[in-house]
Amino acid sequence: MAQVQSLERSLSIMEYLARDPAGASVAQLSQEMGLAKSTVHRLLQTLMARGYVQQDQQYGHYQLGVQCLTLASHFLGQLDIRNLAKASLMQLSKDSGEVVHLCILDRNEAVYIDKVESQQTLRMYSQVGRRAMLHCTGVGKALLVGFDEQQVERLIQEKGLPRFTDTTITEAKQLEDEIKQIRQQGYAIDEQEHEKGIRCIAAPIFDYEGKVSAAISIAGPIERMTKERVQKDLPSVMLQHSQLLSKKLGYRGCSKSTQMISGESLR
Amino acid sequence: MAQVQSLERSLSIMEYLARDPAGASVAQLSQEMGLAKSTVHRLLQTLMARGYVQQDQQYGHYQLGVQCLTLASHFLGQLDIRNLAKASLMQLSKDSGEVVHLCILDRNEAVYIDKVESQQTLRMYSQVGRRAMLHCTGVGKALLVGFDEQQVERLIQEKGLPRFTDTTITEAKQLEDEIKQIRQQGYAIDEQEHEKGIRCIAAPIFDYEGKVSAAISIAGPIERMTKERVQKDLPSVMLQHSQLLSKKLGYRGCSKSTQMISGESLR
DNA sequence: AAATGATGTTCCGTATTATGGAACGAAAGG
DNA sequence: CCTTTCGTTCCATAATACGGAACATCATTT
Repeated sequence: MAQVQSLERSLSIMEYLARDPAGASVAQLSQEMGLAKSTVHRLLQTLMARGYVQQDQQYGHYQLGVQCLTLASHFLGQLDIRNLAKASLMQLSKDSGEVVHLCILDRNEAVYIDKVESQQTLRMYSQVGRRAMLHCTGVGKALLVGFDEQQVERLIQEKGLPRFTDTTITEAKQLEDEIKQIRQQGYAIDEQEHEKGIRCIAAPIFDYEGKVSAAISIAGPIERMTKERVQKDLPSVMLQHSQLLSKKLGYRGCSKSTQMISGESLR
Repeated sequence: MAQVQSLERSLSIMEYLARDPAGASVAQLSQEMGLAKSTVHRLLQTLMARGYVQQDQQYGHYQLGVQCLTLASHFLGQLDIRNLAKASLMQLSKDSGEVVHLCILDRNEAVYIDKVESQQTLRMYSQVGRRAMLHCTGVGKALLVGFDEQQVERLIQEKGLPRFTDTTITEAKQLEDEIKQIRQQGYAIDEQEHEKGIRCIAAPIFDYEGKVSAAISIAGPIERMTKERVQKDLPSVMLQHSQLLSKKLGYRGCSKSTQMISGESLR
């Protein structure tokens, strides 16, 4: 419960700078956060001395610095799941020709921690480090497999179920049912629920405790990702890899909150 | 000059955690940094409450958290050069079939800020956010084009010229000459100078002020990246893209510290 | 099973350290 | 040229971060 004020303020400053790509001025920050200019200035100086913040060369605005990236790179390096999954991601990308993503759960959001680009020129916009809501994305729904009813309820309370397209799930009941189905079949389909024109198939990965530790997905434009393909063709390869990865994490089958499906193990 | 102690300490903690992928304990941190356990604990609590640090679920070790990645993602988003260069990177990757990188300079090191993977199975290990030394890498030497003699001298004093392979440049004079040549021809070749078996070609990108603002490279195993190919075939495409990007940044030709070469502009 | 040691966590009095106001300089805008 | 806004520096104040000690938790040893 004990918190360090100056550190909290510094983090808030960085998060504020993250919001605005153009950066912010001392005055703007001090106003926005209700702090004295001198306080903001001092914190910025310290952050800048270490490279976590830098000053725009033309306008003098303060913005995030390179050290943020360095930390993130080490964070990614320490994620075992990322190394484990790399080969599968490459394989899936090669087989499907579409973008493949790896996500983990953080604070009721999906966070992209790896991706393999499609070779096609028409591509989805995405980026490692980006966050997405759970109810409207393939990876999100796959991650929801690990939630019990209470957790889903809390999620809805906290974030709501905002509509993005006409197929977005916006009812609690609907989401509950969807999760049950995904749990049964082992994969999730995002039917243009977040972005019109993008269809996606995703699957959860379980760890040795039976907890959902990540999710993988294949996504692409509906012209190539046809209903046919997503429902008939892709589920098997998707399950192949999600089960392989779960196995690598020590997953041995059922667990309290999860029933796994048929699917023989592979090679 | 005025620095905030608690913030500095917090950053040091995070940097220490970055060093060890397994994370660290309170005791270890407090010993290593000469702080009271309670102090370290308090800082960690604050960092953890915000998601910049997390506790290993099995062993309780503290390690970097997801928020680091989120910040980095925003940092990358604010880099204009990255968006500008994306198309060129894709094109270069497609044409060459090898890994393509985009780097910027930070504190006398090259920092990878983007890459496009090769489709070949045999691939170099690299990662966005990673750092590399300047004297022994293609991108590094390309970035050095923007250094004057004093800066090179300071670089050598600060970092030295450590040898990685038998072709690594380890003499100041040799480096100076190399830089001059690169400046003339507009591109740099890394002849297995950092990693045995990897050959690479790189080129600097200039901004509207004539300053070097980034570097791009194509790298791959010597079996595919033959001397022939790197010296005859790739320079032209490399220059094409580096000049295009420089143009996009408002570069209009020569400037005090730089002589540009022939090369007509393109479409 | 009891004891030892090492670690993580909480509490609290102290004074170090972060704070914000004011004053100064510099730059921008009218 | 004057006015305003912003960035930076200085300083007295007290709020806040600090570290020691006590407590809790766990693992290992005897």
